Amino acid sequence: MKIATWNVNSLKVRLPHLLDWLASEQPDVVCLQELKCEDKAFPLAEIEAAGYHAVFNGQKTYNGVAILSRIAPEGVLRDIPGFDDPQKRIIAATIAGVRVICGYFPNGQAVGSEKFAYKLGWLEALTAWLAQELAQHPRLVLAGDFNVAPEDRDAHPDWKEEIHVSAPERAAFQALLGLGLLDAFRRFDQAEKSFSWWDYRMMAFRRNFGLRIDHLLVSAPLAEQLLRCWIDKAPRKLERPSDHTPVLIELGGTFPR
DNA sequence: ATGGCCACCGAGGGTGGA
Repeated sequence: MKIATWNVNSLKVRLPHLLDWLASEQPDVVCLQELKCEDKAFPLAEIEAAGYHAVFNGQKTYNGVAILSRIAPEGVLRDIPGFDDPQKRIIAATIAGVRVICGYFPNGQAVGSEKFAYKLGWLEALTAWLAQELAQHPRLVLAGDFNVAPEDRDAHPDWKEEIHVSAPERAAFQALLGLGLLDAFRRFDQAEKSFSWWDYRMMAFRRNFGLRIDHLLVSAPLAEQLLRCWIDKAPRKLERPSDHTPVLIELGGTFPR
């Protein structure tokens, strides 16, 4: 079973890339972020024609998340329960017995800003809710654009901004791990300077001036089934790409349909 | 040295992203 996460930075613009990628990579589950489209504009017909179910939580201009799956999703939940927030950043669904939580974490803009405070508050609410989700669903994956580079090796050495690498953000990431989740990427040997996002400016992709901020965190029972975790840089090389590229895991074993 | 892109909305540039 292959599960992917990809911040597409506008589903409308990236739909051709997405459809090509689904056909070539054949993932079973795909978590998408930054749809930047309302639910009524979601390209459901095209996604279904590609062989996928889709559930989504969209918003005009900003944010928006979706889960695509070959097997029909169950137990769909939108937004963090009890957290009053107009921004559409969370969707969850159970697919073949795996609880999949797709998140587009706040950017935070700058350490100390109002948006930074929102980011930390959002992370706190997410963590509290996730503890409940884990209690109900031992087989769980939290996938998405975390907007946090958890360790120094997850940011290019020349990254000078504090945002995405600050101590409070990294502490919040550790709190998620503290729930019993594992960073799938670090369960395997990986190349140095492995990143999932590169700025559109400064020829950042060519220089590999990036950050690893897109993650799949898995619960312990799922970690035992992990076969691999990798970053697929191919979509980032296309014309008019998203600034993020997909990250995937493959789980071994059989899954109920 | 500085800032360099892209998508959005909407009809100008401003906002946001990371």
